[in-house]
Amino acid sequence: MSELFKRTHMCGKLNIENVDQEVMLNGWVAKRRNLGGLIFVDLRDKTGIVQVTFDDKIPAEVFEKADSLRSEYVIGVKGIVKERSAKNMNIPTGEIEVFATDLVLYSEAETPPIYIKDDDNVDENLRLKYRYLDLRKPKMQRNLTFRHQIVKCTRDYFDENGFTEVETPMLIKSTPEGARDYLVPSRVHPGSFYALPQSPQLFKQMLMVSGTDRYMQIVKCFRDEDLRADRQPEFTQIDLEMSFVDEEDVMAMNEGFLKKVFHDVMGVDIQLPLPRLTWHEAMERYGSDKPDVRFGFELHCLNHLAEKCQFKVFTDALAAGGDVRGICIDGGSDKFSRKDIDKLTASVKDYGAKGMVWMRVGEDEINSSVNKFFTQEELKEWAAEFDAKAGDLIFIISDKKKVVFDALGFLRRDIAKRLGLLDDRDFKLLWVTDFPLFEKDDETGELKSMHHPFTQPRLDQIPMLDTNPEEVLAVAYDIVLNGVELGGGSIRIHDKDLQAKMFEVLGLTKEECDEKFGFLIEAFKYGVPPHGGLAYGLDRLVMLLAGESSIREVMAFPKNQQAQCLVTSAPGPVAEDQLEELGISTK
RNA sequence: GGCCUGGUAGUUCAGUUGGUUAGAAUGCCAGCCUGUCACGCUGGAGGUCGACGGUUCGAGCCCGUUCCAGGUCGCCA
Repeated sequence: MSELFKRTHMCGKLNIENVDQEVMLNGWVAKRRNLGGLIFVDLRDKTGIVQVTFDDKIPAEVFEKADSLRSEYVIGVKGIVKERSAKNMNIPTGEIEVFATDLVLYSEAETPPIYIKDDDNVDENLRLKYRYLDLRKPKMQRNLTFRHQIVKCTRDYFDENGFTEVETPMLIKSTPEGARDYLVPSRVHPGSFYALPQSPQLFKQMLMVSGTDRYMQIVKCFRDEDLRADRQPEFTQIDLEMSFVDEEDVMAMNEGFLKKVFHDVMGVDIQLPLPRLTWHEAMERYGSDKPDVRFGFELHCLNHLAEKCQFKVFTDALAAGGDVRGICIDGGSDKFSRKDIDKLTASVKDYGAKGMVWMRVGEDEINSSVNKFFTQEELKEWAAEFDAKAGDLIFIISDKKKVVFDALGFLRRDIAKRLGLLDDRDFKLLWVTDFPLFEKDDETGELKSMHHPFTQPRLDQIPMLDTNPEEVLAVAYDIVLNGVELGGGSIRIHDKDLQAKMFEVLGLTKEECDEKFGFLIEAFKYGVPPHGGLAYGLDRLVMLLAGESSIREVMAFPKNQQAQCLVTSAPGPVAEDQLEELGISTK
């Protein structure tokens, strides 16, 4: 074991103020430049890099030790800070260097399988397997620190506003609504299982019954679904719930939170109140319930023109209850070749669109994929609908409403991306409100909750639960940032009769309700305040503010697309006797 | 489960019409080098071309199957 050089300073914090001080530094060898009689070592810790210099004025054995240093060796250095003769203004510590007087080697290192530098572009799987090395990269350390700052800012804000952070259990009852649960077998009760929480929803509502009044928690949640760049099987929510509030109270509280986060960690002042769109308006204008409003290309409904045309594709779509809608790309005509358009057409097929009509607006005439079905006069009438001018490019899709919205919603964002219109330093927050209470299951045709069955319907629409439940709107709101759903919430039902009505509309029998949510219904018998709340995806928030395109970049040990932890090889097999003890052995 | 893209040196990649011993950069090793900071110079080691099968005189390249990875659709109350 080697002597410990007690650290006096962090590497990245040294500057011209420290000149002539004796310092002790600890860290990793980021780079070694051996010039023969002079050795430079870039020493790295989480704060940054400082140059350590070894020359022939130090004892020979120290110099020899410095000569043997290799990348990622962990060392301690004693030395004197000196102003550099040749300064490097590209790094924060570039005005000074540390002339070493002594050196201790704590541990050697094999050549790392990945580079420890920000722009490495290495295979994702290797990064995840050697995550502890990947995390040495300055950017990753910066992201972890940044995440910490957001978390601290969050706790500070809600603390200042009278919230209490309460931990809710991780081993809970499985209530298989929505996402798949991760199950944990019970040893004490063979054949019975806990579930890991998809969210603390029911517990935070019970905390409102408890009189906790304002609850928040930074909490891990688990969903056993396929992964995406912004979806991991375990992720973190900023979860909150408030008593004696309506939706305006919840939204105002959260606008204050967002303003503080943007101010404190980004130095950005956001204007309040935040813009709002109803769900219906968001779909009509952007084809998405989480619209990216950093750019235009809004959707236009063309049903009134399609009605009077003879083009069978359009008239069939209308006859089947569908829509004809389009978007217009300003000046897009010369930015997309015929080949590009073919690619775009292929990409909307992922969303169920069978095809796509395009129109290039010229000075005198319009060239389109449907020229032989329309006269120039008709085409100009269509273009006028978009206020299109020469050089614009129009795309039109006709299909079921969902397909049209999904495809055009994707297309407008994809085109904006291709045109370089998405500035990740431009933050456009907005609320989407008035979500439908229910949606229809495509396969079964049954109604199911869009949010969850405790979401309050708009009070003036309660009678419609019996007559046309599909049209009932919920007192629910999502907070959206640049096309990403940052969070969502609602005012909850606190009336047990209304709750019973909801279950009835959803087709749940009393037995099913008791089995799944009996404990909550029971709790509500004993005095429940009006309440509502919201939950943010913390990982997504940090991702967007950090300018990253995947939440893996702001999580220490994420899973790969197959939901595996490549560092520890989880999930893995377990011993047969473990299975027997848990009562789930198949032998 | 579907679709797209990819898999060649430790790493990132190139590899022409199927044709000699599969290349580059970087990293690594050795030697030289006192002001480098992407140090430089010289030399060297390093390959089951994801796997299996097929076509062929001959396959990194063509065909088939399969595995793996990323993205995406479905899915995510």
